[in-house]
Amino acid sequence: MPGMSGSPRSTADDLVRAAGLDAPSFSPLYRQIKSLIIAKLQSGEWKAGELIPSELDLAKRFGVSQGTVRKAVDEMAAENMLVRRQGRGTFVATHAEQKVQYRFLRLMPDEGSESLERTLLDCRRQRAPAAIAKALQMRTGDAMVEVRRLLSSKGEPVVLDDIWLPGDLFKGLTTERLNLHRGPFYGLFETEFGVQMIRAEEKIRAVAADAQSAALLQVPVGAPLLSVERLSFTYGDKAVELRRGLYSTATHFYRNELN
Amino acid sequence: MPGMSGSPRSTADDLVRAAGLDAPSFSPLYRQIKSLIIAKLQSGEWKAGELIPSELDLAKRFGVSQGTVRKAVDEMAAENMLVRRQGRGTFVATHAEQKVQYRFLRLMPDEGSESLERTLLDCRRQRAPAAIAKALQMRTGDAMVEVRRLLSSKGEPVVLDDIWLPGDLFKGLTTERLNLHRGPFYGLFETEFGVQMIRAEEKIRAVAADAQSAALLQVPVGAPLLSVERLSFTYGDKAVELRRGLYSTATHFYRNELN
DNA sequence: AAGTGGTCTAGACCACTCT
DNA sequence: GAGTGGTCTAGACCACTTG
Repeated sequence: MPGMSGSPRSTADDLVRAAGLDAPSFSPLYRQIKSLIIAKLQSGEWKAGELIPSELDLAKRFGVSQGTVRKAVDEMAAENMLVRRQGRGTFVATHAEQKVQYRFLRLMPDEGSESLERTLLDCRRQRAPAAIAKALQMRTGDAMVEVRRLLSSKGEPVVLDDIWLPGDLFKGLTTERLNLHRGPFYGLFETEFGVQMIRAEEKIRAVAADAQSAALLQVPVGAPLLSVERLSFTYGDKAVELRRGLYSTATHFYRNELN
Repeated sequence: MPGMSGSPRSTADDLVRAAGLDAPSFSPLYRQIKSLIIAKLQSGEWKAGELIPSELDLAKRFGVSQGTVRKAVDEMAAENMLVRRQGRGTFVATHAEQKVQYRFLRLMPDEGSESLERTLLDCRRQRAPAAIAKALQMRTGDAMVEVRRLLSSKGEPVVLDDIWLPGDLFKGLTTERLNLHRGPFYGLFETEFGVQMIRAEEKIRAVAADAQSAALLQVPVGAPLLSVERLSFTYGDKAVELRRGLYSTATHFYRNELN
């Protein structure tokens, strides 16, 4: 169908409509394909860590050329939603089996590399106060899970995290289940609850340690700490986690790259 | 030359060699084209803010297809080195005439938008101490320019910056020249000294305000401040600026996006 | 109307991985 | 060897900007 610009586009439009998506119909074909792929991820048809169909296969399914699929996948790979591996195929990104664990943690040790030990301090179900409900796009008083944990490097506590999750998405989340699990929470969220964290926004401030935080992080009361407030999103820009980390930056720093 | 994969590649290789670059010869053609474009930027042949030749023009010059030039330009646009404008052309990115001023400053006000006022506190030429020389890839004792300045929002001081620059690159930099200039320093560095900041790395910590910083930022001594150490690079990964900012985060926060 | 970047296609060959 | 993503080409048309 070379030169017939109308035909393949309407085919994809039909697919978009069939999927019940309200993607803007004026968007280029490759973005519509991208939306279709995201829909597959969102529905759980292609799960975290799994191999998705080849570009040629996808092109046939969607009735477009390989180049168009390629451009859609390119964008998603650039956003870390997919991972391409030459000769093997394209995989759904995951926090679980990843080389670099803690994909969203930008804290680096001043010297050497490290492995972090996790200590679970608390896990309870609550009713969401207004501030947290608002951030998580839910109503005040809705069910919510609250987790508190510590990360330590070589026995020294470095990060104190308070984590808030929507109760409906994380129904069976208990202290035992968290303790059984190895590795980052985000891996557990994927495999046990089907919740993929794909993007986050952080607000960073310098704060003084209060009595409780100081005790847990083993620093003097009033010591300067990095406060990192993170709001994480799944597919469709749905907020699914609010996290407030207090980082002790005596032996570590928060690394960022600008361009 | 369709199908003759050897021929166009060797053409570009010749161009790379002719330009005296040691780009790895195994790299794909579009990366070699990218290197050639970067060489044009580095040499000052195409200056910040200027229009570069069209894709078709570049393709003819380099003896490759438009698609290959496109892929090179795509990468550079993704890295904010070039800016594409449909119907107009491709421009060299600039810190000077940009909508979003302070491209590298991630500090946001809690409420509303803002315009920052600049106050120059100091500008002097020094010999570089070991720590700064090392970061800027120069020798201890080499000529260095040191600048201190304050950024304020609605009269309230928010950022205290100490800036260190290699003396040889910034020969005529004086207090008067800095005071004459409107807008971010990076704009001045481009237009007056031909130094383009294209990338930076930041190390962020929480620190306690010392007496001098506290006075300048109008906070109590010991108040927690965000310490942002930024190392900026030009073309060829050459470090050309070290900056240490102290951010008061009572009414502002450092914003970051993760994916 | 002419020129630019943006999208889409089709087909070729290369580089890599696995069986 | 078969299958995958990666590169490169060539040509068409679209969307946007400017003279």
